[in-house]
Amino acid sequence: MSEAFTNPIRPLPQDMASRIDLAAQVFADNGLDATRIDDLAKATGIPRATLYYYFPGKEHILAHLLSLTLRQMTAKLAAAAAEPGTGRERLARLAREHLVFIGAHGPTYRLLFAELGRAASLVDIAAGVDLAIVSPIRQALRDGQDDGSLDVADMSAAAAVVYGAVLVTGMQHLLVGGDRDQVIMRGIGTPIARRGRRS
Amino acid sequence: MSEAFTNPIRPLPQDMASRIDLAAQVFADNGLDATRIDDLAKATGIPRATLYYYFPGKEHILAHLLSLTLRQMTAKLAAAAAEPGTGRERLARLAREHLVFIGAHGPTYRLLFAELGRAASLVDIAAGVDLAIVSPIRQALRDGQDDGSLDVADMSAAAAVVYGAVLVTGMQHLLVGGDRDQVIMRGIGTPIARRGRRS
DNA sequence: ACTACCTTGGACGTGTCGTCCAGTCGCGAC
DNA sequence: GTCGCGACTGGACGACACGTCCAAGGTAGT
Repeated sequence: MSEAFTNPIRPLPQDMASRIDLAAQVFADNGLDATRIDDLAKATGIPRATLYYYFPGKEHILAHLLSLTLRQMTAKLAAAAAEPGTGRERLARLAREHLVFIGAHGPTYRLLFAELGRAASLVDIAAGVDLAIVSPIRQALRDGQDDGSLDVADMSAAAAVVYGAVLVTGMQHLLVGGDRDQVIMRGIGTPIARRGRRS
Repeated sequence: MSEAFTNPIRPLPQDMASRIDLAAQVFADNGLDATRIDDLAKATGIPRATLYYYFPGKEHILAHLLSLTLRQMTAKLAAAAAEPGTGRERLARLAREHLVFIGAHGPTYRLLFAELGRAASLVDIAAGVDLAIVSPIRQALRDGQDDGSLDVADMSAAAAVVYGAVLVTGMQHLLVGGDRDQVIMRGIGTPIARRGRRS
């Protein structure tokens, strides 16, 4: 993520930094466009002129919030990936951590993807997503291949598959609830050639 | 999809119906918000006033286009699902058809998800996606369970996983290209308990 | 006290939206 | 042929949000 864009124009004072978080809810409720700067000003208690003093525009406020979330996610998943175990076990942990994170940051996470299309044009959030999510997955797959716990032909393709599986599962959780992440690791096998070991 | 929203206010004459398709490219290039009504008017050759005569606003034009695409996809996937074979084979066919469709309708498909967040608030595109994509998958899984070609514990969860896997794989294809849909059906097994049969 | 930066209210110009309406056109009815 | 009606369209309009600008008031360091 290029700092020039994901961060405010000027160093954000502490009291602003904490209050700007309140904007997340507004964005989450309304989406990027339906959110007016005045709404953000009202929600955060930071006057409009001050917001413009620190940010070039509302997309940048959103980008700032998203990059914060992304940074948290990167840390969480990196930690999950760092723990010992086979590649397969680490992959499972990653999936679970990821789902937990989605559950914990529901609105922001949804926003991350709902608005990714446009926000990404200002910020390379896509790169951040790759760094935070896909690359740990890829690494776990690679390790699993090496230590024999997984059998992966094409790392990138497999990583995309895993990512998609977790992402959509997480999104579904956000909407309906329920807990069923076992499917991801358990797979859809033939009844005979089952290979247990879930989550 | 509730017809009241996904369709224009009035029956759209033939010549309009064909020309409105040209709006897809504009939307695809700029996204929903960056697209101005005047751009659409210019691109389609339909005057602004006439666009408003038929549609309440630009979101509805987009929704109209998306629902067309969705309808095509429903047909394609339904056809794929209708062909004979085990549940497992049908599932593979669905995945492949889906990827083919993504490849064929790249820009529109990307739009479908980029703008789904907002468009969905006006139109129940989410329901359309479910009808077109998830529900055939679910059915194939169910059939596979019944005929013994698959082993699925939770249909809905598994369907979400399959959907996510295909979706993200397709999106990746849109961005980088390449052909690697085998992963989806082949799975990420242990080297020993392989169960062949790909795509 | 002076200087430099932070902070804010409020006015402003700009662009797009969606509405409105009056006028034109094509066509079937009489 | 001309009347009536709905389709269609150009152009003007008011509303609203954006982002800019500035001047006044604070605050802090020297």
